[in-house]
Amino acid sequence: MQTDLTGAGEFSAQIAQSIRAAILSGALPVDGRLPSEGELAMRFGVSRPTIREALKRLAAQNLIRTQRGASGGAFVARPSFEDSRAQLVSTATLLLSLNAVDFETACEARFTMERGCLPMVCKRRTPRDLANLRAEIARQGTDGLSDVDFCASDVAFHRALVEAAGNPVLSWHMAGAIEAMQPLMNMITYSARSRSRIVSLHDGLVSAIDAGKVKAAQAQMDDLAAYMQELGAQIRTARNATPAAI
Amino acid sequence: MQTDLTGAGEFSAQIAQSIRAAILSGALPVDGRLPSEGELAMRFGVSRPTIREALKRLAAQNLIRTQRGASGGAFVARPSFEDSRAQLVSTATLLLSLNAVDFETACEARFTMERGCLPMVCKRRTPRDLANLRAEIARQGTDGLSDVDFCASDVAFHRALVEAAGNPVLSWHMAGAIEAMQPLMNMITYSARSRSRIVSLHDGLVSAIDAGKVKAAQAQMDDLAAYMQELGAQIRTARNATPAAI
DNA sequence: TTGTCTTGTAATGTCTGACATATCAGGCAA
DNA sequence: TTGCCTGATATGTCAGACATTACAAGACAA
Repeated sequence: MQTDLTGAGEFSAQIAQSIRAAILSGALPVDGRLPSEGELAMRFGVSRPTIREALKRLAAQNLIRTQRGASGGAFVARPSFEDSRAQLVSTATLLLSLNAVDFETACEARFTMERGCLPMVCKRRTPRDLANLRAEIARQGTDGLSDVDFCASDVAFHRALVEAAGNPVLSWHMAGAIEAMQPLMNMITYSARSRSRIVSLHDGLVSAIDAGKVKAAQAQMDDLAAYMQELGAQIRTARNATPAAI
Repeated sequence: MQTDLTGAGEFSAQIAQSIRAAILSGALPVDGRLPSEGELAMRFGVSRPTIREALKRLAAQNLIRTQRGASGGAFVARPSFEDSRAQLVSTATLLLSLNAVDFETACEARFTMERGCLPMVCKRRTPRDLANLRAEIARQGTDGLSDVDFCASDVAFHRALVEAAGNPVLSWHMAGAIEAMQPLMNMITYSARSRSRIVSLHDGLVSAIDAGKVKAAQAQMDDLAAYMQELGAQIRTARNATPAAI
């Protein structure tokens, strides 16, 4: 966190990068306090608004948090799993929705990853995990559930599934893959027949997991993936029918 | 992108969130130009510095890019796979390095995901993919390679591996899992014996993939995962020996 | 008519100085 | 001792100004 700023570009970006490097290198410890804005302005030889713009950049990445008051200031933030996950989901969602990634590709990636979790899930699932999964399945069978609510429950089911692997880092990565697809999944219209089909596949999946049968679980997952692809194809045909609605 | 701002918190955060929502909802199309800072200041009823802080927050997330000049301004940016991937890696790296995630957990998550890619890799790998993989293996056998370079080549190898699945979204997610571990892997000291063991496992893995034998590839991957865990245990013992170096 | 130069203009980038507000620490009085 | 008050210090916000950049349109010369 020195005052070089030899690189090109805007000051605020350079300063943000400089502070960021200091944090990552460990020069600024977690929960450590950065110098006040005024002092940073002096050190870097710029004005306070410029420093503030740099700090806002870091705040947007959850690298620092700020506190007002006498003993306030900017502090290096330890990213919580929750915040970090939200950021991951946001990044992934943006990529999928603004970058013309087709449903097919995203769906394939997600189910490939999820399928890979099954051996661990079958080995480690606790009774509580199984109860969570069955609770979501029960909700999915509720009458009068809107498509959005059904989709949300589907996301909750799959999150509970990977949670059963008992590895928080794995859950973190998988949450990105699963939740980022929610906007795409929300475009699907879930008829009563497709819902019952999905619930049935979920049920078979949980049964296989309960019994610890990896291959059976993977087969159910493959069926589910294939069926979701089938439903996804409806989006594509619908979209092709109205090419204006890109 | 209206002028409500009824929520609590700082204006710049609220405004950033407001514009962000407008982008995600599609109200502001990709490559579309936002109003000028002055106009936004008027619309939101705040000053220009406040607007600028909000825009810097969005710029930090690669949501907008700015251009100076007469026809300049802030434009909605389509996040490229590259930028987006860098952001993912950054988030994941931060989580692993600042959140006291142990090597064991991160390693398990990464190899679980990578193992799940193997069926697709075995099905789709092109001759070019195999050549890329073998090129990295060759580099790993080079004499006089530093530990950091060896580790970098290992990362390149695994990235090439998931690339062979032919799914860019999958590659994106996997890159996050693989590259984020680089700092942790850099703490390992790779002896000549461990290098040759790793190279041998990589070689067996590529051979199995070349032959399209999924189970053999998975077995090699499992062996590799177990061996990396073994090497990782060295870190833990070394760290326990010097508990001050948290 | 064409090509180049100049000028104008609108936008971001930055600075200065000030005020508003929140929070803590310490002093002071009941 | 307890509670309130006040000052200090930090961030949050505002207002106005200047610097810098890049494009666009017009002027001028070949």
